[in-house]
Amino acid sequence: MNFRRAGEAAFVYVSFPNKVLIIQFDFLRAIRNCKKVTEDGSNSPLGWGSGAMSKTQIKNMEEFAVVSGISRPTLSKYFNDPASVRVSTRARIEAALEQHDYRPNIFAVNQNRKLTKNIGIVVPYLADPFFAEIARNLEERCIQAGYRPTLYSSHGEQKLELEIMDSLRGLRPAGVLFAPLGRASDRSEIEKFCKAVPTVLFDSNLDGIGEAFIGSDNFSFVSQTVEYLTRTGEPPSFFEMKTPANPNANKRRIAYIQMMERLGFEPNVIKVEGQGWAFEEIGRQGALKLLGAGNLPTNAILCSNDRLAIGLLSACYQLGIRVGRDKSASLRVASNDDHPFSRFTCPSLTTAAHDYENVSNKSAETLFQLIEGGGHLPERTETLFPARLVLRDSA
Amino acid sequence: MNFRRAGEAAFVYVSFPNKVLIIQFDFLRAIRNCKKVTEDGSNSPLGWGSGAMSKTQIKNMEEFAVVSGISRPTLSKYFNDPASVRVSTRARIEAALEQHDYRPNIFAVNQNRKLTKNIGIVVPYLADPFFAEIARNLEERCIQAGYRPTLYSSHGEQKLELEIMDSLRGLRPAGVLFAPLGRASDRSEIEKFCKAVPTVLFDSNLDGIGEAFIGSDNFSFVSQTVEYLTRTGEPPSFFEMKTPANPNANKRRIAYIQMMERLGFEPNVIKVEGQGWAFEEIGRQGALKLLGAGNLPTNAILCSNDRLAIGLLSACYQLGIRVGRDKSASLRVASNDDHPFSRFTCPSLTTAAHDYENVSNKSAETLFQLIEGGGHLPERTETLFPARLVLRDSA
DNA sequence: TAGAAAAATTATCGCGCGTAAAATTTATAT
DNA sequence: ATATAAATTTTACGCGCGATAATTTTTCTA
Repeated sequence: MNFRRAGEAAFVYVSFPNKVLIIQFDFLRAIRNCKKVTEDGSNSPLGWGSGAMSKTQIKNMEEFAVVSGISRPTLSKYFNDPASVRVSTRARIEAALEQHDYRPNIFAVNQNRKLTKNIGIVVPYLADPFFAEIARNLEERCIQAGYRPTLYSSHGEQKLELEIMDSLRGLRPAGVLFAPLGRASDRSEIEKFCKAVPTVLFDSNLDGIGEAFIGSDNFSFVSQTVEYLTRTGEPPSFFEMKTPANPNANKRRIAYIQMMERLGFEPNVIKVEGQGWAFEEIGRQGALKLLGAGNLPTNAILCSNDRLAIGLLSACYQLGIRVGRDKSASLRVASNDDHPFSRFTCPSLTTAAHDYENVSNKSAETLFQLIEGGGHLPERTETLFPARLVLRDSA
Repeated sequence: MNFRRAGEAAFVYVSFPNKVLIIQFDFLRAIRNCKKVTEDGSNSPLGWGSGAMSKTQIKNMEEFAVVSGISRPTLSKYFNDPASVRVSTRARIEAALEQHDYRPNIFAVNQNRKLTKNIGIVVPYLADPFFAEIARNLEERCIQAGYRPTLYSSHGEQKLELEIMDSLRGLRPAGVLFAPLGRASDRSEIEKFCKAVPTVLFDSNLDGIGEAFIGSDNFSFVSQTVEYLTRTGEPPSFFEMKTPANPNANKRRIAYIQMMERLGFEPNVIKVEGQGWAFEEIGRQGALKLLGAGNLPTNAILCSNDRLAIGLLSACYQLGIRVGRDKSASLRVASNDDHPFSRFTCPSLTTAAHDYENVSNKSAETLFQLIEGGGHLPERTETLFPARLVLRDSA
């Protein structure tokens, strides 16, 4: 057998005795050409899985009305809101449901209801575990509250964000939880969207757009990290992207400058090149350039966000710059977000943690109020949750 | 102003002069109690955004038939398949569409069509950027092919995986791209599901279930990493979870043992404790225990997957164990997957890369064939793509 | 220009459920 | 027991579109 280094093309390989698979690998036509060997395809003819032990499969509410002995309009009321029918009839319905496992056709329901139970959840970049975690939290809340959430990611692209809004209109959602891209967003289109669909913005604010905003208090993040760094050592420089994707970055820079001045230090903002959402790589390249030159104005760096810090720490390691708070280290690094991976960086990252839990809970709760209020809140509110400083080894 | 260390509770904070937000922070009742100050809520009365410059908003296909001068059945055909009508009428329809921006009601369409254009994409753990990337790739393919993908994450929980299948049945999807949890999956329930809904499994195989499987060739991964490590230094130990979440892990262990024996070395499998999907933490704790004791049988470790390796590298750093291939290092670490973060570990991680692109492309293409074939393929195929060795600094 | 084939039109039904109004039953209070 | 309110049932219609059959129109071929 022949093993080759990465980058080379052809690769032939034979697998285990039982289930043999031969793959002829050709980067150019890999899909069309890959040969396959099959198993015995024992697939029974199509047929929807039988649910409970019902003899005859119920097709619609009419039939279920017959077998349950409840009229269809009452059943309709029940499925709309189980508490809206008398407890005795509710019991009868639920008893019948255990026998026949009927479920209303979601398409027919959505077509006819004035308001669906759909909720759209839109995040700017799902490959960022931070958003994946928030999204999961929001999903769970929505389901618990009896809604049907659908998850969308803009993946850093305006075009996708627009498509998502387009697709969302068609779903006539009861409400939308929307974390915009930020700088890359088409502001006026989002404004239009928010006027048509009850929307709560989160994570990244667009002034005046949407019925409410829930996010983190960027000043709280930066003030804590700056205060900590200055109190325990030299005041930090601020490390960020030249053209940040997110408005939070601007608020963090402003907060940094404000805090430094308040504490009587000279602010020093380091801006690195780079576009898009590959923050780690941008942070890494920027840091290599910066630290490779060797002229660092301070021995402490505060990164605008953890993903930049992850890249920066990677660069430090590569350059042999020891990071941490012990004497052997020449640089301290702190950051903001408490990214899921920040505890596994080398060294582990001191950072200001988002209050994930409260941001998502409050976002969901606000949306529910909005929906119950008929699509409008008495006033547009902005709710910011403060950060929690997490001390680890990097500073 | 008073700054406090992490963990303490109360935190009062006042923000910028213009948009003042006061947040009284109380971990126990944070949500209910947080006070808010509002902006001028200038929200125009509800109304769906006007699309193109149409005078009257078209409500349904009937009305669009009138304004476009095309009969409704023809329009129906067009929206079902634009190529199914004469080019001249197609032009007329599309001209009218630019004037009136009508779009068929998706619920009515789905209710009446025998087959919807819905596609479900199910991944086991979306907070893993690996799956987020694959999911994005699959989404894009589906959209390009004219389908409507919906993304679901089981988040490592069987209960959620079951709920997703339940919810998916109701959507009557044309097909489903399904990456099961693996060990935690309810095998028989997935089997039932796959008999009712045309499904292509990917990433994690369940023998005989689904119409096809597309994944990576685990033997190819491990054989390359083992071969590389042995050729350039000492043969590696194999580092994995005692009870892996995923069947791929078992195949990798078997491949490791097989390769070692083939090369004439004694296999050495290190199994660390831990349940669930927090692989990094499990890897870290396991490595701290293992390396803290100091009795490492080899100076090379091959991790079952990158997320374990990320935890292991973090432990090495903490313990002051230098990892890499230069002389100053005492340990070499390699792994499998090419996780998006593996290039930012310290040191950067040598790993066998998934062929993301081909796995997702082939998965999507197989599903489309399956759908066009009426829900069944002539035979159940398993397609595995080999890995590509990525040499970085850790080994 | 005739004839056949293709496409579009008209007309009508069905999908599964929401919803409204009127008639009937049931629960609660006097 | 009786009056009253509340819940339920009956009846009927509407939602927006897919699908079909029968007819008419258009287009293609010779």
